[in-house]
Amino acid sequence: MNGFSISDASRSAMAPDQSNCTRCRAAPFCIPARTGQDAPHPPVLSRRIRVARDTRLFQAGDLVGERFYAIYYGTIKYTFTTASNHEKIGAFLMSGDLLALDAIGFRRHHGTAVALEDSEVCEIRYDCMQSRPMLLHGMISKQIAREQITAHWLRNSGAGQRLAAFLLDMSWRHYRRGYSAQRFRLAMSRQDIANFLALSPECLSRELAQFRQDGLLEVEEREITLRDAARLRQLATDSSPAAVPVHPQV
Amino acid sequence: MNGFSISDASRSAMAPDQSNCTRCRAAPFCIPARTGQDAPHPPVLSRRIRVARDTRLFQAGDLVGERFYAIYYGTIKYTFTTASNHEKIGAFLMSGDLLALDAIGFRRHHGTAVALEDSEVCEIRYDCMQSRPMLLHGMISKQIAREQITAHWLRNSGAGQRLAAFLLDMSWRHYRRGYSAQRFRLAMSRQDIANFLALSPECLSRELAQFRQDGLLEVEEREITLRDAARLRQLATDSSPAAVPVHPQV
DNA sequence: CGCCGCATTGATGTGACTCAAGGTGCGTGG
DNA sequence: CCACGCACCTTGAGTCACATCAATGCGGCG
Repeated sequence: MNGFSISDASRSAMAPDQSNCTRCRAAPFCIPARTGQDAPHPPVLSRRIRVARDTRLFQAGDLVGERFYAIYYGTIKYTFTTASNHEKIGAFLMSGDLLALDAIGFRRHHGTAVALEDSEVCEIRYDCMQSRPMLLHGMISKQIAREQITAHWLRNSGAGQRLAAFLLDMSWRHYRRGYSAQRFRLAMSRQDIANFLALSPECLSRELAQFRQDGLLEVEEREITLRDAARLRQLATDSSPAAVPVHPQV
Repeated sequence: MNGFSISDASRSAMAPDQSNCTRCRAAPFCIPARTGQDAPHPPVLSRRIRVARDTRLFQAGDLVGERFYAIYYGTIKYTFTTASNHEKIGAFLMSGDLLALDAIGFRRHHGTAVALEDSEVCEIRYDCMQSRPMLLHGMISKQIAREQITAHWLRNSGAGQRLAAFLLDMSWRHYRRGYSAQRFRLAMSRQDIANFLALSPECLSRELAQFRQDGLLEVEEREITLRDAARLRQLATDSSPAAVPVHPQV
């Protein structure tokens, strides 16, 4: 379908230089590490896996094997293929985000995970988590809430609303990870954003131009600089039947 | 906002006539009961709660209290209130469906649960589930997958597509519970459906009329009779960037 | 260079929302 | 019993937003 096909990750495992997350430099923004910070033993990660840009970590139909993943660094795109053979993007995952929690109860994966840039993910053995049920349940429950919130604002009526919400979401997620909330680089293409927001790429481009023209932000390629986050938030919130990313938690 | 306000459930607890689900008549279609059917001990339910029509089981902000619910019978509407004070429907829950799993990791509920008809829910104490982690994790993971699938087809582009997908979903869920897949009664109003599908009530009405005119189904009030499910499925699947409820599981 | 993928911009059509006006069934009270 | 009010649903006409089609500019790469 595309000019070049996406290959599978080489799955080169790195030596797990730490058996827990206490010394992990990603811990401050990693959900498993954070959730477990009150617990005596942070979760055990079995290994870290390199996933080069445009390679798959797993794809729909792969056997699950009792493990899930936390993004160490990079960006992962989680996609589903529809009955009419179209790719639909379910989520963009950044460092600390959890991947494949939805597969725990199943033998095979539902979706495909592709790296948008060179990335690394921590593989977490599900059975290692059994001994810390509260930790796992907290993570998993937050994941459900997260899905709901996203699904929520993704149903915002207007194109501008959805885009504004998306940008605020990205801003927040960068901020949470210690980066600037004003200026950040999008790891994904316009097409991917359009796909995720259920817009045509043209419409996305126009809305972005509109925002720029209104002094809400500046755009250089994939580099975004927010100029008026307050008004952006109002845009996302306002109008009639709208929702906005709340981010009360995690 | 409405002519009359929704009151809280009286929370009249029924005597838990069974301490497990083996003798529950809802077990065949109940997720906890089904998921645990291979386990030696089905999950313990602490009590069953009557929720009269138009009363709340809980609302956003309520303290959670380490429990979640499985619908015993009836229909529950799970809603969120947006920043602009509009109600958005997150899900319609039927017998066997799980409610408030998303709240386990939090102190307070995010959404509000209202009964659309006289209903009963089984209250499940979270700590009772700790001893059967596989069971709980299976349920909870399936819940995530469910959210994803729903969010998926809810982003279908066309009004007709979303409506078709919704009707097929309802049909399937009735079928799974031992009722007719062809003929079923919708527990929710047109407004609620429109809200859930992110459509105007007028548009919903028109699409429904169109379907009827095309011989896809018959409509009498809230009674739906599917006449051509195959074509309905094609409608939901076809077109460009569309998804359709798959229902491979549970 | 010339190709290709990506992003933007313009012109045009259409699908869904909005506003507004009838029905229809139901409960209430005369 | 009927009149009435009140949700709820439907139908119609007009408008706007987004998709579609098409053309152009830009950058990387063979």
